[in-house]
Amino acid sequence: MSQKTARKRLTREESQAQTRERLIETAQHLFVLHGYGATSIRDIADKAGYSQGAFYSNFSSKEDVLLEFLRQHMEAEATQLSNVMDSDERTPEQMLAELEAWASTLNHDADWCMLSIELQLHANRSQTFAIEYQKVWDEHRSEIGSVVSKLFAKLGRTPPAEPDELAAAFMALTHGLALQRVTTRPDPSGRLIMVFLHGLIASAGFVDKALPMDVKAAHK
Amino acid sequence: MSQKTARKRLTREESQAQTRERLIETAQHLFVLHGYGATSIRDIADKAGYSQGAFYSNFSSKEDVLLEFLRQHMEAEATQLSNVMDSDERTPEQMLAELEAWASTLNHDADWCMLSIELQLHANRSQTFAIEYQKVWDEHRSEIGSVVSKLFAKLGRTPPAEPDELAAAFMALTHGLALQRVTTRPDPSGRLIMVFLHGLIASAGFVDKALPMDVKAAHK
Amino acid sequence: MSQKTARKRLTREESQAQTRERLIETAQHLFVLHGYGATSIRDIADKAGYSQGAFYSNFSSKEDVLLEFLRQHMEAEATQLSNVMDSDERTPEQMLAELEAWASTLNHDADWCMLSIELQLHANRSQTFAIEYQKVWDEHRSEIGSVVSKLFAKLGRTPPAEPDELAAAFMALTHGLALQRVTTRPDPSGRLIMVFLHGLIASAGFVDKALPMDVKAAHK
Amino acid sequence: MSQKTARKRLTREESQAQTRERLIETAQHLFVLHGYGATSIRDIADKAGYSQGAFYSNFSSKEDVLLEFLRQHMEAEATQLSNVMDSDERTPEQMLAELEAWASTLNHDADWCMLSIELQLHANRSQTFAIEYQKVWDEHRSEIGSVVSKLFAKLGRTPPAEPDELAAAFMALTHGLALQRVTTRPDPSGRLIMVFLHGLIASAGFVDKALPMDVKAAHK
DNA sequence: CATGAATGAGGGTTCATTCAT
DNA sequence: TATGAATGAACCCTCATTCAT
Repeated sequence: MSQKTARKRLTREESQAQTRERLIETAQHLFVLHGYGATSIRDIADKAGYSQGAFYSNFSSKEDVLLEFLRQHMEAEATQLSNVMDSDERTPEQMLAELEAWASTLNHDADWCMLSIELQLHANRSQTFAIEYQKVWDEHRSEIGSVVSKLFAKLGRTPPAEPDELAAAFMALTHGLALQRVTTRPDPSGRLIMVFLHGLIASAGFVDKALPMDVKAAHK
Repeated sequence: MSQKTARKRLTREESQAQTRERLIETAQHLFVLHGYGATSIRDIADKAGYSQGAFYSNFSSKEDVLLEFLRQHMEAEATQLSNVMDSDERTPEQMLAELEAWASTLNHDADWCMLSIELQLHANRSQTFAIEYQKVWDEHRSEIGSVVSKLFAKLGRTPPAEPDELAAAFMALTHGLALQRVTTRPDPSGRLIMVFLHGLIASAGFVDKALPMDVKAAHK
Repeated sequence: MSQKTARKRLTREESQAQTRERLIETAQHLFVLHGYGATSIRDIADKAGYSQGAFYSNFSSKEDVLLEFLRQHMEAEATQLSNVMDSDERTPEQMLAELEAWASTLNHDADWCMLSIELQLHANRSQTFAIEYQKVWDEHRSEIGSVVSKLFAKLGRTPPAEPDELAAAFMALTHGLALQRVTTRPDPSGRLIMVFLHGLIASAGFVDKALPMDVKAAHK
Repeated sequence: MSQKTARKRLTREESQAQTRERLIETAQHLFVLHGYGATSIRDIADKAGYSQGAFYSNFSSKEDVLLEFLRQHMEAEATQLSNVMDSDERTPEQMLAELEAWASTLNHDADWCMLSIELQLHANRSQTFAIEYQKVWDEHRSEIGSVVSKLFAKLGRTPPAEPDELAAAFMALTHGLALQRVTTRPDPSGRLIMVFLHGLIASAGFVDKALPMDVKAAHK
């Protein structure tokens, strides 16, 4: 716990971190490719070039890698969304454009969505996993919710449902569309998401002057 | 188990059909309850009161029951939708009301949706299954598409995307929302689906009525 | 469950019984040779000439074979003891001679004792096993106890402790001595057991005329 | 963990001895608690607060700790028995009382007996261990044997078998009874051991006093 | 057609042990 | 000396599937 030689210690830690990272990456890749259930720890360890024991030196179970992946996933999305989040000084048009850009990103991220679906499925079956999962999910949901909230506030309109719910609905739509993906048809996900968003805006009532504040306040 | 009389042949066929049906029902039930992957053929056979051999006398593999189940699934949905389909003489308001009723049905059918998701996931992994699956799926998609199409026609508006795509999007939304269900929150699926539908209607056709200039501009 | 052809059915059942019996025998052998803990199901199945799955078709777990063995063990001992038990018309001298013969039997049965020790050890660690084990053990204990009781009654003496306790003590002695066995020394077990038995008799008080009945009655 | 001063060498040796001692203690504790087979080196190291590597710096294998433990076991028992051994000036009654006290001690030491049994079992399986074990065992056996010998000498009687054999038999009895211990019955070990000892005394030496004719005849 | 014992491959997991640090 | 990540073999067990009956 103290240093003998800082460099040596670090090398060890680094090597361990590398092993862990490689295992996570391989696990992600295989989970996406074959599904969580169909991926064995043997597969992960073999493909990553380690023994099964190495896996258990780094994770306590298969579920544990899934959780680790979930955490990284969360971080990545948070970063990704902060671009759209940090939009106080933008016009509604700019925000919509950015959202569209983000939506089109999803097109190239179907693998990711598939894994996200697996995560949700697994959460529905494993109590222990569900608890951890719910935390991450709720956080993500409210992040997107706040983007939605800001957008409607900018437009001076009332969202036709709770922003968090709308956020969840958009994620549901994204995941559901990813699931439908086939090679025989071009993926219309991004476009359809925007169509739905424009629909929501179109059906939203205009707020009176006092409301934008409230919305902001409610969102905190 | 009782008669070995002249009616033997008929009885035998009937009994076989019964065996098959019971196995499918049990399989459905267990797939929904524990998922496709977590359900073993032993489980199915045991719970249905037959031997594993009986299973293999009726189905060639686990995937085969899944396919059989898929076919029945399709039939059921077709019947269910024919109510909304047969709507030539109804007013748009009636159609919307019926769609709303149908959407709220989904609330109580999340198990079903979960299995549907499993089916889609499995189709993404198994080539042979994917082919069968795609047929069923496309048919279903175009059925709902035609409902959407009729609805917009009744309203004298132009759908903001291909009806089939919109149908697919609604199914994606439904499935995605089912996946998000947790016991800790009331399920807003039906309501959200209607919010999105009203949004689409609002953004369609008579622009001067519902769609503000700025949004329209952004909509390129 | 009914007969197609009695012979065929029987052949199947027989074959299954054979498999089961072979597995039990092999398990016994290996448990004795290497100990319960050190014997793997793989070992048992391999040595018996079956797959591991065959093992699990016949037993639900490793503990289950141990229990099955225990049951057979019990039956064998019961039969073995019934010779000494059925001794109402014998003289005390005859009973002692038979007990001595029985004790010398133990010499050739050290393997058996070793396994018995393993059983007891395992019962001390597995709650589920302990319950089954205790039943068998108590029965066996009281069987031997009744032999002890009869012997003292015949001799017109009062046992210096409860017959069941004395029985347990003799079994403890037998097991303990089996454990001490080494190839470098001849095994004195049978002889020592008789020495202790004679000691007990020597130290036992004479009963008055009324008592032999009581002892018999108490033993039921 | 604190000093890196001039006394380093000494401190180091001490610290190493401490490590070793703690590992042995922990191992003993866990062996008794869960058995030799069920205790892993990781468990020992973790519980003792060291790494697995530390274990291998002090012992060459799991069997090695067992041997080390055996040596300490031996020392402890030798000390314990020297009280009874050093009994030249005592009366036979005092010796018996002390033996009784010692026997009742065993009641509270069943864990210890269990481990002793494990040791014997392991010796039956491991050649290398058996050799070491036999040395310790024989020494212990003859120590107790000499106590027995002295006791009979004091009483002016002839032991009914070799003192060493009688000693071994008493240890066998003790171990066997420890094995039978269950929570549902009070443990009669100490009492039974004394019953047997009194029996031996009664059957020894002055035949005219204690041994009836018929029994004597049967005793060939 | 139905049975279910048996297969063989593979599942997740544990463990004594090694070795670079 | 002590560390603990990594190994590799073994563990118990489950499963889809086969096949003699």
